[in-house]
Amino acid sequence: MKGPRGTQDLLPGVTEKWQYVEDKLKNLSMRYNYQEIRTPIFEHTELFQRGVGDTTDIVQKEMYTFTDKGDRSITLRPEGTASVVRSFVQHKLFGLPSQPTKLFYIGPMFRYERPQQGRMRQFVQYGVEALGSEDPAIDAEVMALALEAYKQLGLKSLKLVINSLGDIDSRNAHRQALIEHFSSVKEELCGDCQGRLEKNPLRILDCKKDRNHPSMQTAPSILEYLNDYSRNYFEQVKRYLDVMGISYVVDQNLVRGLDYYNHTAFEIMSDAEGFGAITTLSGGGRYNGLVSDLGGPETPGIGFALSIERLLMALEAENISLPIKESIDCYVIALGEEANLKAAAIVQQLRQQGIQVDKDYQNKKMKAQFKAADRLQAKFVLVLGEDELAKNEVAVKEMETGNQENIKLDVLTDYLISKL
RNA sequence: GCGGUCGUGGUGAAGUGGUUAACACAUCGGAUUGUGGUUCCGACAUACGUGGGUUCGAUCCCCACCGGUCGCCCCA
Repeated sequence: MKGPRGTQDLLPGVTEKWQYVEDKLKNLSMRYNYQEIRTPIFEHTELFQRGVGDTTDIVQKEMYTFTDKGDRSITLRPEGTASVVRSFVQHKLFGLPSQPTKLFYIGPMFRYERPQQGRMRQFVQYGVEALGSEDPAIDAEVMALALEAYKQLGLKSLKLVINSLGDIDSRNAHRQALIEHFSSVKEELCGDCQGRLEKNPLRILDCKKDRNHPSMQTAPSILEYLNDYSRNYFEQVKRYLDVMGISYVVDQNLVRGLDYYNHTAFEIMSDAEGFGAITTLSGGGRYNGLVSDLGGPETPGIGFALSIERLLMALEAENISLPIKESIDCYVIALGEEANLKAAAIVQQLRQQGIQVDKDYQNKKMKAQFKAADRLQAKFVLVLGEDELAKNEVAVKEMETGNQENIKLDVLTDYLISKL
């Protein structure tokens, strides 16, 4: 038996890394005052069709959709924002006194795709959403948080790429201009781009094959199509980033794959070697129309999401090891039946005092028990044989130094606590 | 969804159309009858992804499927 394609089991040895990273992310959220929200991992299919966009690849070909026993169309969530916004609307969080509403989430997402390293069918995203503010400062805050998520773990090869998609009208005007511009040379473009022309003309601009086609140089830029408000908003966002000491690159070709984005769009990429086709660590942007699209009041929003899998890949690419505790406080070695009984009692007592302790459960000989203790990197080994038993004490050996002394059982806990 | 490539014990990794499928690491035992990490010796292992086909005979050749991986599409 194997697990389904594109899924993975996280086993001891790596779950520790996940716990560490998740813990850091939760702490980071608190520092920026984002509170956790937990939404279901499945939703009505319609939510994603309306929220993410009916024409997007995610909705058209990547959703895990099924009909439940009540004949409802259900979809395993492919991303987090739609659910968070749905919940925001359903529970009328816009009515709470403290606005904007700043939320974070962490959990599995599902997309039916051809798996590759860094691209699972079930993967885990951490993301934040700030709803109810159209202040460029909060755009900058979200980007700052996104970068800090990586920096606090020691990552260095990071690049923040930003763009403005403008409002809906600017976007559509630009799109139309692109279609007209490239239509005249359609036959000269690669097959992919011919398909992109109607579907997503913006993507033509960063095609790897047609990069040197002369029409690229003269293609209309989104920035020319921004109206005054959009242009000014983008300028303000950049000013905030500057003031906060955050460096970035403007890429007019940056496109996001979900329909709900407008104005600010950004991605964080890794420069590290050996990252292959996957270079985007996280992405996000503003979605001012989404809340009202999903039945709420006109409410601006911005957010971003990162994948834990890719974050861990980036750590590996930069050779960063996380400070994970691998040792155990104490290991009890018992010799003989009587000693084993007593050992169980001692183990129980020490654990109740908060000391991390384990013992042998395979009837191993002393030498093998010592090896087990070594493997666990036990700081102290307690040896309990007939001699010790008779004297109501236990031999305590500090493994690093090899020093050993006999300790009376009634002061054992205090002794260990003072040493640990 | 498209194209390339790969799939041998717990792990890494040889190899062959034909009797017992190397080797290394790990594991276990012994040298050392109650004290670990080294060394030496020995032992163990549900191993040729699955299903068909070709063949007297397939781990090896062919096909399909499954899974990994790389690239494309797209994305986190």
